[in-house]
Amino acid sequence: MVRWEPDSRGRLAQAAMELYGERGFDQTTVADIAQRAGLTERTFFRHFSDKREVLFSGAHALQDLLVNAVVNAPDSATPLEAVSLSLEAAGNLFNARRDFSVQRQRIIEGSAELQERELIKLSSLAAALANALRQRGVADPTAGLTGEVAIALFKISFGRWVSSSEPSDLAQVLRESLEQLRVVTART
Amino acid sequence: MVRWEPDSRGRLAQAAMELYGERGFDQTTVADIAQRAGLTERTFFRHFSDKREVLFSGAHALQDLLVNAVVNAPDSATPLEAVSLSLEAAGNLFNARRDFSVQRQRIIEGSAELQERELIKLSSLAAALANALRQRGVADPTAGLTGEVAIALFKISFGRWVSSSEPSDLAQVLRESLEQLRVVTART
DNA sequence: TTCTTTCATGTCAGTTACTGTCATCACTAT
DNA sequence: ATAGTGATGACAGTAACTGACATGAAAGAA
Repeated sequence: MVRWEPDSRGRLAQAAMELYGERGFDQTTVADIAQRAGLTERTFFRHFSDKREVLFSGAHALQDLLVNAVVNAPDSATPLEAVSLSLEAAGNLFNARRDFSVQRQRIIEGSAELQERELIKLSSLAAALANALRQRGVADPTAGLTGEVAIALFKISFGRWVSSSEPSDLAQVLRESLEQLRVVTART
Repeated sequence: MVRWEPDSRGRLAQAAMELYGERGFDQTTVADIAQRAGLTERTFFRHFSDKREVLFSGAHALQDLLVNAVVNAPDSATPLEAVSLSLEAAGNLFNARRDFSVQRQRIIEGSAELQERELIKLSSLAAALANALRQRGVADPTAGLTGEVAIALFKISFGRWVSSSEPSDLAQVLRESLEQLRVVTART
């Protein structure tokens, strides 16, 4: 006789996503989530450091992907090219989960708290990208600046990709944004 | 006979800054702040929407300054030039309060919660800059992208300015960062 | 003056996100 | 068998907020 149903974490994550989608993040209590998952509040906090983290547990994998792509970019790539290639690689990952991404973004847009968490995760990605560039021998301030610019590109592109009515290719949107950036920064 | 000492809000803000500086943001309770200011917790929340907001109440003025500078930039300025001029104007304001800025930044760096709030304020600034550019007739996605890039420039420059040992001119650091950005994005 | 209204603050009870601590008991290794 | 191990429950506690109502000096109206 099993003492507990399996995959507590997964059940909590699913219950949370459902409730955030149904009534919004702010109108959902951790007690609600735990109850729907058939667990207690305390157990929720054993699996997720806080109520928001449910939506961001994938960030670590994304960071690894981005960092690896930068480190492994061809030696001939400039810093900006390296991070762009990295973002495009991540883009393909998002393409495969567009519906989930759209739903997740809808939830985040409905809560300032969640937006804050999203921004600090992106900021952490910028720092990780800058570090990866330094591993490639890129000096500061170029490394830091390129990391920030990469995240700016990602934010703009992701926003356009998520809100576009026709399903598009995130990698393609990223390339277009990079082109736009080059136009914007070109000397007159 | 006066019923209350004057300037409750100012006393709360000062008590909060002192305590955040002395023991850190996380180790300070709102009850502590209220007590040092000779008021109650409830009154703190009447003046500041939350414990973090004490450090960010100046953001509104900064936004107005930036937006006005963009709107009033010469017609001949490109979008990036317009936001750069705007940032430099803000830079002069920070130059006059360098000690305060350094102290404030030290406090923010000690707390993830405060970093989150800082990032959402910067994100709001990016959106406001983008809107100001649209008022100048700049179309999307250029407006949005330029707003994000401006904030990226500001973050990098501000970080360098705050951590530099010799007092420097933030506007000058901003110009150097812009030059770096142009190098980074130049076609090879 | 006297009466009334305003308004900043106090008081207090309540909700909710989190944390620390200890108990439980199926499962696992010895 | 016996002794852990580890995931979960139970429960008390802290602290950030919020809503509702009370208070009384100050400002204005009568």
